[in-house]
Amino acid sequence: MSIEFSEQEQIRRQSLEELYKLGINPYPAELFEINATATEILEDFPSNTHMFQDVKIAGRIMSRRIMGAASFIELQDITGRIQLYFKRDDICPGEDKTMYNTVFKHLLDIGDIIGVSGFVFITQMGETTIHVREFKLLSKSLRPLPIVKEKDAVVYDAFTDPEQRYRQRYVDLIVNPEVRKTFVKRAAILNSMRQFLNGKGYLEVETPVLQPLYGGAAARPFKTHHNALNSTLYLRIANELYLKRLIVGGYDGVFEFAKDFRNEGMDRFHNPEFTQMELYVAYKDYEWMMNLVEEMVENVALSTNKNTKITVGENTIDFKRPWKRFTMYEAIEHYTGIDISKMDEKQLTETAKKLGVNVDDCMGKGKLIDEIFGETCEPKLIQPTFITDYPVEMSPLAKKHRTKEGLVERFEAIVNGKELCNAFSELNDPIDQRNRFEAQLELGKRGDEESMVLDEDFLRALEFGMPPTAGLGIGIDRLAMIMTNSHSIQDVLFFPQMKPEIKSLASSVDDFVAKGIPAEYAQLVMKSGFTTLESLKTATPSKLFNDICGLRKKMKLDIKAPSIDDVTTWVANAGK
RNA sequence: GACAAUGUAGCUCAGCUGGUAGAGCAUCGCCCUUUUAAGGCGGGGGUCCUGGGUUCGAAUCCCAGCAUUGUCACCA
Repeated sequence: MSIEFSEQEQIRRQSLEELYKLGINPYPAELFEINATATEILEDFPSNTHMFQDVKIAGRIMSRRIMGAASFIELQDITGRIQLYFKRDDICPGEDKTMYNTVFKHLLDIGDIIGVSGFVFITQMGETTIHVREFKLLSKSLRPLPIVKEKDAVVYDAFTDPEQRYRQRYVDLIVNPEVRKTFVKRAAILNSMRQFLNGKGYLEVETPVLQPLYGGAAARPFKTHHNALNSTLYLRIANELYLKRLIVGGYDGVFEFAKDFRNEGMDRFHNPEFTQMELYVAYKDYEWMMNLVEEMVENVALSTNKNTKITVGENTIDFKRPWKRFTMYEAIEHYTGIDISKMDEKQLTETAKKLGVNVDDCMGKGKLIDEIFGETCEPKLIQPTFITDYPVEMSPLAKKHRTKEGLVERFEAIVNGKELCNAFSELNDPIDQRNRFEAQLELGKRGDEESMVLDEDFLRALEFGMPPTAGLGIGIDRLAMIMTNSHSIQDVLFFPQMKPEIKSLASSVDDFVAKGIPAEYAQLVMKSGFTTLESLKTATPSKLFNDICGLRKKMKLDIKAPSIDDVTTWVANAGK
């Protein structure tokens, strides 16, 4: 048995061998048909004890209580946990007690997946339990699970370390049932929105993730390369410009649940890849879109939580329509008492400084207003609130306001102090759009890494004529965070981005072998503390020899002890 | 990117002003036929994140690095 395994892993691998010797396949190929689930039984049996007298159920062993010839285990399936009762003489009616004494008691472990058949009864302790007649190993688990216990709703030894939870989400999902629920809810959010939009007759579409030009948002992209085309491609930061091309093409409503990628900082609200739902509807404007967002999100709350009121951290957020509406200037005036609507750039800079907002010289008027808003208003907007009418400088894809100079027809919904969605009356004037792109190019030349690039094909599409269109982008991860009361985006993504794990040990065994040390001894050398050739050079051969022999004995390895001369040679060769 | 905290057994964590590591659960052996965060007795298990330094001696003190978490900055 190799030494790279912990004691518990070694024991499980030995169990695996013994199972094979007994003629039991620990990974059988054939299906195991079930006819009940844990929750069904727990809910229905007590009121009708004639049911479930021939149940088949499958799941993972989560705990064991063995008392000689009788045992209880807890089995976990997708619906929950149910207790199983194993009695030796029922499992093994004949003389041969191997299936109970050896297989069940010694070769099965917590974490193994089994299928059982039996009948349901209630123990003296009052717990609904399956009395097992037969069991079958469906998959042997070779790693020990974290053991989480619970009594009276108090959880003991909870598996909470975020790093392990995110890196080994499968373990998190096994031992933390509420995590599974979070992702079920996330799926319900998507379903609810999809149903809502399909119900309105809009078309769900798919557009390229790999794009020769990135556009539709202000963000830095991931860059990649296509070999056959020998050209640079970018992972999309948004799909806006593609969906609008489809509106030009004649669809009157298109939407896409889109994975977008932004090469920027990470924190509890930002993951490099995230999901947005973008929707474009022809012949509509942003006023109309506000009503749709309200209706859709209220709908999501109702279908995922059966209530428009959602508890998020310390707040209770009510998604019941209608939501509060402020123009950006009104919001700033409301929270600071200052009317900035008539101010020029200089006055805005002074106001920003007075309000303690960070400013720098390259900020234009739009950026200043946005900063003031972000600093003084956004965190205070807990209940769903629409903020409308943004400065034109910040919104190169939005249509100029029908009456207000210098503004665009744009809104964001702010919930719990954070942006939830962003929408506008889409700019469909190709001449204006070209000018706005060119203004962005200027920003780019001045060093703004997030400025948009000019998309000539998109302009060509607009030149054919796009109907007046309302567009929306709504952050699915943020919505999921709110609906599931999650503190961090990592809690609503199965596999949040992490730095790669570093594993040095396994990769360097070969280096030792290359220097003439047999593989089985190379592991012992490393276990003795010499994990690199560099360090082995400095080893004292007699000490290393002793350590290796000691380890060999300790690990009960079935290999011959090396000679002191062998070890001396290894140390000498390590330096060559 | 800045600051702070954390990194010890499979898991959750102790480990004081430096003296080469402990607990509970898990695991292994024995006992136990309705138990329940089962119980009793006994055993094993550790590169104290990594690399340097100080010291007679480092899990502990210092420096550097890595990873995670939190706050801020950047960013939707």
